[in-house]
Amino acid sequence: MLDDRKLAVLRAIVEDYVSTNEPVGSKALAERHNLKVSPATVRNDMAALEEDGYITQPHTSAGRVPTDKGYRLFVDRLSQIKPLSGAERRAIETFLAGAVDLDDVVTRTVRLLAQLTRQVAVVQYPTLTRSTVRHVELVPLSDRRVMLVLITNTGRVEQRVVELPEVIEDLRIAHLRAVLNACLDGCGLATVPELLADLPERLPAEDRPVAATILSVLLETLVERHDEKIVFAGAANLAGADFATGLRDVLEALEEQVVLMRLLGETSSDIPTALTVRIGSENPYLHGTSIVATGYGSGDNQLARLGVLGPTRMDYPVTMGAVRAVARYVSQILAAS
Amino acid sequence: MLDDRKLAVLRAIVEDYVSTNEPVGSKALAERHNLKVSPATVRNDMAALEEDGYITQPHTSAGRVPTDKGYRLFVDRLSQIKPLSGAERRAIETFLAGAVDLDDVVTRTVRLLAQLTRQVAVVQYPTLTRSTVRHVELVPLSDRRVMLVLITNTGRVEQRVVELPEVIEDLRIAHLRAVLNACLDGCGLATVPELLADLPERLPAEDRPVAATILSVLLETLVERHDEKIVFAGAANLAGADFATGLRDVLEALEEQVVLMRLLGETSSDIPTALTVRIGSENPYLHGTSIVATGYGSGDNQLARLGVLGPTRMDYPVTMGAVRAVARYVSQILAAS
DNA sequence: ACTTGGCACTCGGGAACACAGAGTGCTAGA
DNA sequence: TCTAGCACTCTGTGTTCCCGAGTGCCAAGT
Repeated sequence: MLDDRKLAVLRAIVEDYVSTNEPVGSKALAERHNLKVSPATVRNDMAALEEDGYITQPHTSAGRVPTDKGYRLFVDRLSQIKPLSGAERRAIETFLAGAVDLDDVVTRTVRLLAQLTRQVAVVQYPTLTRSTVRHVELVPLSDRRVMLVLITNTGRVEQRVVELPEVIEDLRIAHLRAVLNACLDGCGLATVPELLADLPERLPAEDRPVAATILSVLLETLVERHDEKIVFAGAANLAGADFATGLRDVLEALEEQVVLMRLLGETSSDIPTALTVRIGSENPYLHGTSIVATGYGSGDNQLARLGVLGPTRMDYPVTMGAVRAVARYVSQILAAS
Repeated sequence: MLDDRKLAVLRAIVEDYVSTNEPVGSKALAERHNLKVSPATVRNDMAALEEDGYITQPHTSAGRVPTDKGYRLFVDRLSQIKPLSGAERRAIETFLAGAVDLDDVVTRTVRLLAQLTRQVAVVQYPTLTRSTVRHVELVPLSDRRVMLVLITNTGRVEQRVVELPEVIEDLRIAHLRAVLNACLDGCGLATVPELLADLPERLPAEDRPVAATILSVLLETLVERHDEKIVFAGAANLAGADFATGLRDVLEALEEQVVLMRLLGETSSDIPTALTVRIGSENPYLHGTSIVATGYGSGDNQLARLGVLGPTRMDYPVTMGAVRAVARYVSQILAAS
């Protein structure tokens, strides 16, 4: 049904359309890519491709434009991910290596990705659930308040002020801290709730109310931050592009953490480091936009996702190359620290 | 030169133009605002106003549009800041009260302001320089690494991993921590450098290399974060508006911390809680946009600035009311915690 | 059975044009 | 000093026309 030449025609249409942003006609196509056949033949193939829903024409007597289905076939079978140039790779490496803390890593990553792809980049903060506890700290602030600080192996720090039910001297706080650390140090965050379940019983009765208060805040912190923070950059790159769904909707989605999270997608596939490409209407909310995303994190320890968002008419091979490369580098950086 | 009626005409022009986004003509103006005079008279006044540069016409035989100078006069002398409704105030209060930590306060504030004004809101994180040290914490991570955590009275937490020049046991770390806290607790951040100047000399010789390393990182943290973080929200509100300078430039400025900082402006005036309004070409970088900003923070303790950015054609009275109100509430919240 | 050249057809987009309407400036009179 | 009237100048819109790119189809060629 779809012989090699038809596929070549489809590929040529996608490439031309992406680079020119104009519907591509049979004549120009036969010339620019040396297909060795006449425009008429190309027309026949185009008719077949249109029949099958891979391309469409905006109106009669206009050239053809790929449909979502056409882009899908292109991405799946007709294109190869384009690796970055050496210069680009070195630039990434040095730029990311300069980061001083986790916040900085994420900020740099998202900017880098936006600049590299000239699209909007989106990066999810590393998820807590897969991290482990490196240290729990209790800092007395006044006689009825302590600050709870939770440090994870990814360098993330969570802090909360806890109002205590009773006045408590520093020594007892110190003791509680020691117990907590003995109990949790190095454990996965997901296991914290069960590890803490019987903790109050192992404490002297007088400490239990205070401990209960602190523990509840600690657990709350874990739960609340489960839905992780997401940041984006490169919104300026949207200025030129035209979206089916309107620029306003895209900008709104970008500021809505929940929507953005859905768009990035869960690590659905078995191989979380595989690139996910969602094209146009394949997207849950924002039809008319495409998303190229992947998980990042070191080896078996997947941390979170990152990717870019752009118009359906996007240079997929290049974008995929950039996303993959950045994900790898940031994984390295995080693993090293 | 500018009698009362001319001023009334200018006010009417600004109000009409802001609400309709169309050049306003003499006839419509004489009708809608009961000026008790004929269109012809209005025309004469308009001619005078145009002569003085307060208004302009896009082309012959079109209505008039305020110039930057016209808006300036309007803001300075012709308008009153419009207070928020009771419902809005209650909404603000409950929304801000729900914040759990400093990040949350800032995030909520910026979103709130964006929604209230239907413009882009910008909020600078509270500056460190004016805060005081609440606690310094040193957490051993491994035998040659400690995490330095700095907690300020505004609830801000800064952390850094420090690589030590030699292996050091926990006891000495604990001692150093005690010394640091004794030295710094409650002190203003600005005074930290001088307070620490002679600290190494007061320590046993063996501890000095380690102390020096830690101190240098601590000082670095203070300096680096002096230029504070800035966040924005409500970019979607830009979608409708048209900017003289192009949407792209505005979006780029929003993502550039430094530019944004300049736009918000330093607390230039003597009264930092006064509203600053910069109109169109009065802005340093982004001509064609207006900015309404103010300092926030409790009483004499100014923390940082917040404001909104929008097209020159903006409802200044309402915007100013919203900015002022939000600044007050967030100041309250921060003072309470 | 494909491929190719030819040909009629369709439709969008630009140029030329007319025209209604809004708004102005000016002048003369109240 | 204000007002009414009037001629003038624009923009924006709707109409028409036409060019050209691009198509679909058909018949002939390989």
